[in-house]
Amino acid sequence: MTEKYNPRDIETKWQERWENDKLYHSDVDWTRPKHYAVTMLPYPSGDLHIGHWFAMTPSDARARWMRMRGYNVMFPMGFDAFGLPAEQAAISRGIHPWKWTYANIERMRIQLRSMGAMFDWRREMVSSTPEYYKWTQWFFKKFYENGLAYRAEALVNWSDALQTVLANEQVIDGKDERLGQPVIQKMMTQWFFRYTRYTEELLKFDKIDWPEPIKIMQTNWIGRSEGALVTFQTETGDAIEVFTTRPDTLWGATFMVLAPEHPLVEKITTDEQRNTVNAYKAQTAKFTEIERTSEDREKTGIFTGGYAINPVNKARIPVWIADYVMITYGTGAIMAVPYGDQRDFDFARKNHLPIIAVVRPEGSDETPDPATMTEAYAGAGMMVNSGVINGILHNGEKGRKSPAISAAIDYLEKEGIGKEKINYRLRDWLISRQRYWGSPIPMIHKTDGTVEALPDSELPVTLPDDADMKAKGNPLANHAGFVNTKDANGNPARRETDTMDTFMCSSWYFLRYLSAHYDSAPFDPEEAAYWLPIDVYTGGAEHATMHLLYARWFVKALRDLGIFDETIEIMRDNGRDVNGILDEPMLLLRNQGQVLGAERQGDFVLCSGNFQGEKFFANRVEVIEWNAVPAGFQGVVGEIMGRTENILRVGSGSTTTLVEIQPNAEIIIPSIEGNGNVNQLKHHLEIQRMSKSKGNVVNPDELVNAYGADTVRAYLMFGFDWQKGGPWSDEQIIGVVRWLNDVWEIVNTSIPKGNAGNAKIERQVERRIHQSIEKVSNGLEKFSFNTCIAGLMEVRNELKAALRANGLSQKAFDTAVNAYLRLMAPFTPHIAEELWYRAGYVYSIHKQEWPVYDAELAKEDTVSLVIMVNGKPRETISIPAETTQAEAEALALASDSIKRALNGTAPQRIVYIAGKKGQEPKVNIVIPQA
RNA sequence: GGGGCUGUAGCCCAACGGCAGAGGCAACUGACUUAAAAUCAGUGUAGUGUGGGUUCGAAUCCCACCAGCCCCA
Repeated sequence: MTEKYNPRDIETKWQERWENDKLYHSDVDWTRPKHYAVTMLPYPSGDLHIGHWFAMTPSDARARWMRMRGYNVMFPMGFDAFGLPAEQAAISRGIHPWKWTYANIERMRIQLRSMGAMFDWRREMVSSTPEYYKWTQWFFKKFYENGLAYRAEALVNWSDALQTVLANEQVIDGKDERLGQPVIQKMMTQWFFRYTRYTEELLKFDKIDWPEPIKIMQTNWIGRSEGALVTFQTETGDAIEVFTTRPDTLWGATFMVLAPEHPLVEKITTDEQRNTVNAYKAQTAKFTEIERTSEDREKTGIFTGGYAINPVNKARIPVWIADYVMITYGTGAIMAVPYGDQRDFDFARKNHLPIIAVVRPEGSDETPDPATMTEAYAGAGMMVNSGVINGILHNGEKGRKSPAISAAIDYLEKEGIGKEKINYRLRDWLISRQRYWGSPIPMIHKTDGTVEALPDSELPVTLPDDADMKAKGNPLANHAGFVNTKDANGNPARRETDTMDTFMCSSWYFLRYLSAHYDSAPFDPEEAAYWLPIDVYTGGAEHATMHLLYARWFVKALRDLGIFDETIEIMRDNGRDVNGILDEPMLLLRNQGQVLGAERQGDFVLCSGNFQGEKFFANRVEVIEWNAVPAGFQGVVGEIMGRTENILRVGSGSTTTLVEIQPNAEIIIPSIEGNGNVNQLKHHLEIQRMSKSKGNVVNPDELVNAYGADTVRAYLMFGFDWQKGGPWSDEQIIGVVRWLNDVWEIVNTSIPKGNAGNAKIERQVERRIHQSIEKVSNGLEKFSFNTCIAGLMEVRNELKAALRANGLSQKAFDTAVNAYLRLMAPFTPHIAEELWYRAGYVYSIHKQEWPVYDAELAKEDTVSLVIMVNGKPRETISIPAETTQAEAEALALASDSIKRALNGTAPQRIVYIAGKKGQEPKVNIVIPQA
């Protein structure tokens, strides 16, 4: 009897051995092909989440597989360590962000090691260390020096009470989350990156293999639209530029709308309207952009009293302001064509503004009457009431593809009142954050109002560790020692107190992995030349339009600033094809889904007590079975839907009652002896994202303690579709436990001496091994980890059956085990190593080659032929694997079911479907349908 | 509000446009057991969210709707 499989005995042992042997150190080696695999780095929130395991361990399995296939694989790990939670911890618990963050990192490093992943820890980077953010600042400077970083005004969430700018997630219902005081929208000067310089290139995806949805989301996010920029003159003599995708409808523009923040509002507003306009502006500041642009909301607006001239027909049109027009989008002004745009239509109807029909719908000889129409007409048709473009067709296409739009653009350009323009929804990247825990921006403000970049020798600008985190406003701005400095000429100057958006840090971390402690440049070009670009990047799809777009922008900017020049030179020297090689940071991207919190029913309770108003005060709460309500019970009965301290929300049918549990109440929970405690009552959990506040977080450490890392790894890969995710449940984990126990037993089996084996069984095992080599390889290739594990379980079933039948010779057994352990190694690295060692093979299994698939050995001897009539299966017959198409068709026609179906007539058509990969051949006989 | 994804057996999930089933959980039957658990050997029960369309053939492709999830603003 061999000892039982006990993961605790082997996992730490091998993890230490691998680390001591530097097994996963990856170094530049131009004689071998490289593979740079990166999985999105975690934020050090305190504890590793089951979601991290779900994201990282399959990525690790794939990296290990590439390694076994002969690639020199680098798979690093680091921490995205700046950000808001650290600052919140500082404020609420008085811990310095630095301390909080590094303590969390320490803990997470240990937890990450328990995964048994092949991380090369020498390459670890932490974005909040001066060693790292020195280079974040250096990049900022490069961008600034090359016109990619600039200052401009932007709308921000401003809290007067806190004297600070807030992130969207810190604003709840228009109030700040700390004090609950009002937050307003305010224009402030902020730092931007010129994201828009690369819009056209960012729309091209031909060099990368990324999921289609991500490409679609990025394309929509960039929001390219073709149209024209048209200049209107106001009666005060100012020009207002508007962008429109429908310049053909310009003759139907009957009013203009400016964003309330538009600089011209002040000037064109007449004295009579000034008070209402100012009141409206103040009101607008209370709403966020979401609220302002929501289509459900009633469109409000105010007439400024001013007028502009429609440049195409010289009509005098009123100028309004309305909050649905955003200053940050386009030019902050629109021409309103109520005939063709629903929003403008609603607005015109409400405010009794004129509507002019400009398109006669396609296929109709009548033009709708603006007086009676009930909704805007945005479709195709012939232009009417439109001066020079009358009679030209708008075919419903966009931009120049529509003859009417094209003619309108030509006219505008000829008359000098407008020009063709491509507009993007994408705005420049606002990187300023008025917060402490981020990388400082290496700029100073001189007394003359200009700004100046610090010399490289003064980088990094470090965060002072004695800033007052609890005071109002930005802790850096309040810190005199930080703020007061000298400019290059020795004159007093003020240091920039904005810090950078953390997306800035995560836009280049994969470059820092190349040489995490290199101190003469952000990365070592020798390393970069070998490893770049990233071959496989894995992470959550929620980063589709932010991180993934920023990272692409970043690399393009670096390329054009010449930062990769030396790298590319070294690449060329080593024979790499450098054409466009660093146009994109990640060649292949795959997204995992999310593991959501499990659904759970709440306890069903009987509450005794009495009502005081709407609320029930309970002096006794008993947890019972759902159907065990005593007859005639007086009180509140139902499922606990939620709980806050001692107040329960008890649901029954569609009604919910608030039940406050009295301090001395009797709480009876059958599974717990004696008087229970409020905290022991379980409330209902929905399937939703895991979070500490919802109480549905699954702790991977507990699972590892209970089952071992290999089991947790394999279960996460097996129990879910990796690219989909799903609600957490550990019901199936027992299946993985049984699998690994079985493998342990199988490999430790001793074959009786001189056992001759059974040729048929041995052949079947060999066939199954080869089929699974293909299945597992394909699964890994396609990130379909669940089918890999399923394939490995199939082999387990085959091996068990073979051993039970005593059908394997020592040689056949050894061959099978040898290949099987190698197939398991990427998924369950510890048990594979242990069993490899016990089977007497040379250390380490992780240095072995991936088994080679042999199609001949995987082939079945006989296959079944499916005979169908009109696509419906009728009969299955067994045929030799080599049967040809003609033979198969003849066999089908000769079969009873076909003879019966044809009943002497000739088939209309015969469709032969060859037996592809694991499938049987089929013959479909098409007969005329009755 | 905009965008994206997913609906297959009681459950988790498979299925290049080709017999709806690979794997697992649960369930059931049998063996072992005084009994149960564990273990072992067996057993497949849905026609693919709904309604149309394309096709010799649709879970798969197209359209509409319903439900759920995620992201952004």
